Amino acid sequence: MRIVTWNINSVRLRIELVAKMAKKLKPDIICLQETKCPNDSFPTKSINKMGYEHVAINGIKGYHGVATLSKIPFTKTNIIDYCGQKDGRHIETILDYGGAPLSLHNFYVPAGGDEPDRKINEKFGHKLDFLNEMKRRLTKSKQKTSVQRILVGDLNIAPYEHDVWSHKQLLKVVSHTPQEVELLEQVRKSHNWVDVARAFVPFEEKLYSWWSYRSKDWDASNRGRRLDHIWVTPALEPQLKSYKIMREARGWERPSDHVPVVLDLV
DNA sequence: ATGGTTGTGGAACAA
Repeated sequence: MRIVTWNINSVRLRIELVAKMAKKLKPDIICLQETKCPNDSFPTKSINKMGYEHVAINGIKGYHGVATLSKIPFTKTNIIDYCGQKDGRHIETILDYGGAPLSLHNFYVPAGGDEPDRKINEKFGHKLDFLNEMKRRLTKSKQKTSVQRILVGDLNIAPYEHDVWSHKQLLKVVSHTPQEVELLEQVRKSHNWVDVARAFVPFEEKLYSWWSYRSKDWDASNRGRRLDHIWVTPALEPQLKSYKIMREARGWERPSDHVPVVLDLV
């Protein structure tokens, strides 16, 4: 089974890029973030034509928004509002995998603004609150150990030294500050989640899934960050087959600033 | 330290 996560930065503007990726990678499930599309305007028909009959969406007008597209039917869909805000940052779908339920969480964590200090930047406070709520909720569901779980999405944090182009220069830049990194690690450890990227690629190796629009030549300067993640619970570790970041998609016409991240399970 | 770009929606805000 192949799962792709991708911050598409407007699903309507880039529906052709979704089709292009789907044609090349043929994933069974696609998790999108930043769809920037209200539910009643979601391009469900186009998605169906690509072979994804099952569509779960949590969108709002203008900003944020997540969607999970699947060839495999969902047995259940859950939407949780974090920080008491209906801002389209989470959707959980449950499906059958290997004769047992598989819970798939699709997240879009707040970016957190520019200043890494909640006293002067409430967006950063929101990001920290969101992560704390993730930790609380994911820990709460820990009892049901029989359920296989995958968590994907744009978590807007690059946790490790080689998840950014310059650890030293980004220590005070939101997405790589010690406070966020520590909190994300707490979230990950709360459920013994396995960071799939680092299960396949050594920690010393640079790994990015996002390159800013603001650089002259993203490819040459290569100042990226690994903001997009795939985590699995230990129950799924034996099923891990391969992991890949589709870097080429950053060079497509009118690209998203994020690229697809791919997991293959046996 | 600053400025650099893109999206939505038609100004200002989010990233």
